[in-house]
Amino acid sequence: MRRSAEAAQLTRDRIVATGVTKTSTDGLYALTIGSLADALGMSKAGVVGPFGSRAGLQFAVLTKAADMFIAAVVAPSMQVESGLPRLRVTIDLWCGYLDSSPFPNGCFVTAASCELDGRPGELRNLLLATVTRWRAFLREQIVIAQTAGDIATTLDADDLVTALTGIAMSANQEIQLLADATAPARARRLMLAAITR
Amino acid sequence: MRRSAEAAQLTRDRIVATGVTKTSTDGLYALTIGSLADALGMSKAGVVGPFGSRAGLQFAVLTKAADMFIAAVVAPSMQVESGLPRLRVTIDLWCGYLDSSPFPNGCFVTAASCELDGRPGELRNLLLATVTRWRAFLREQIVIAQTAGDIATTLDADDLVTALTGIAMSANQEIQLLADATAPARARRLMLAAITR
DNA sequence: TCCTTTAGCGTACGATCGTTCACTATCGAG
DNA sequence: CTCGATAGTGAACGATCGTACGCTAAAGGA
Repeated sequence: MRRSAEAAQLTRDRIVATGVTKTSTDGLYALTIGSLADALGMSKAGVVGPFGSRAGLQFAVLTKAADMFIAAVVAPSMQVESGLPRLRVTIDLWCGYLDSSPFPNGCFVTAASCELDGRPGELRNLLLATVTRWRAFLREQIVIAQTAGDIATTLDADDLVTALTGIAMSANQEIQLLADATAPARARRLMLAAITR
Repeated sequence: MRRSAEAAQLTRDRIVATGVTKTSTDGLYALTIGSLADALGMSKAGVVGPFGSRAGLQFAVLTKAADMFIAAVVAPSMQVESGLPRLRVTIDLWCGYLDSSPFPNGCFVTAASCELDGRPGELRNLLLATVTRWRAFLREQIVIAQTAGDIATTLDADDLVTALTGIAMSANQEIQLLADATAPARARRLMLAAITR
């Protein structure tokens, strides 16, 4: 049973990975079982089986995308000390993620936020938790840096979180829609300027 | 012929208005002829007829939404002189639009940007033109204000455009996804701070 | 080696998708 | 009043949607 269970897990991962790629360009609600089955060379039943339903598949895809964001931007920053050093590393990783993300069509979380913000349900709840944790992480590093005297306490932490996430969102639009190659560097410069003011 | 043509125009407007509302929550690609027909109490053929096809309907909806954004945020600002005065009025209108927009689910343009940025076609072209004109308008007012000595020339105009649009996008997420009622006021304060630095 | 479990396939279901077409009813022009 | 134009209806089409069910084949435990 173990060997086959491992194989099933690999299949599951393959389905989710392809689903994340398709969702990145078309959105979570355009993720259809049939097109995913075609892309994978599998039957529809084989694709949806491990997840029970299309909703389960969407949930797995969003979970995976959130994990990928954390793995790309947050996790590596944990190797440097908290506060300003970690914040600076995070900004570098963040802008690198915006420039050439693991998703073909820009920031998955931002796209999901626009797609899901008006559609109550488990998908929205999962996204809300992800965004809330991400913003809390940023805020925490800012406050630690302020306590250490590395960021001016005249700046409001919530204001900085809004400014930083905003710069990222605007840069994402400049990269994905406006095809502005200078956007990632500008975003990095603006983010660093925002916290060193 | 005139009377009936007017009636046809009213029907067209009614279809587009309902389509804009539905699209605001579900997205352009979830705008379905059947559901729109149900919402309007019309037949599917009657809904899609005036637009030739679903693609034509989507185009009309996006056009209308862009017009509504311009009418809400840009047009009224034309009554004050260009440069800093017009920019300040625009910021007020912009934050008011984010707070209680004519769309039920937040900034239509931002949502469309995320939905369309990876899908080449006429819809994307229309959106790209809209966003480009909007950013050019902001930049123009900034440059005029700088020429008049009302905004420091040490600030880069493109940087300011990125910062302002970013604040708006972040505030949009805070309002729509995070249900943060303080977001509009913070956005206004941050925008004004950005240009008076 | 046999037996149970299960990963994944193939098929079928009803519903809905976008589009087309014949038709009706209404309205303005003559 | 009559007639041509047209806004909108209703039915039908092939395709695709998500889901369910029976099946096959392979794999692990006995």
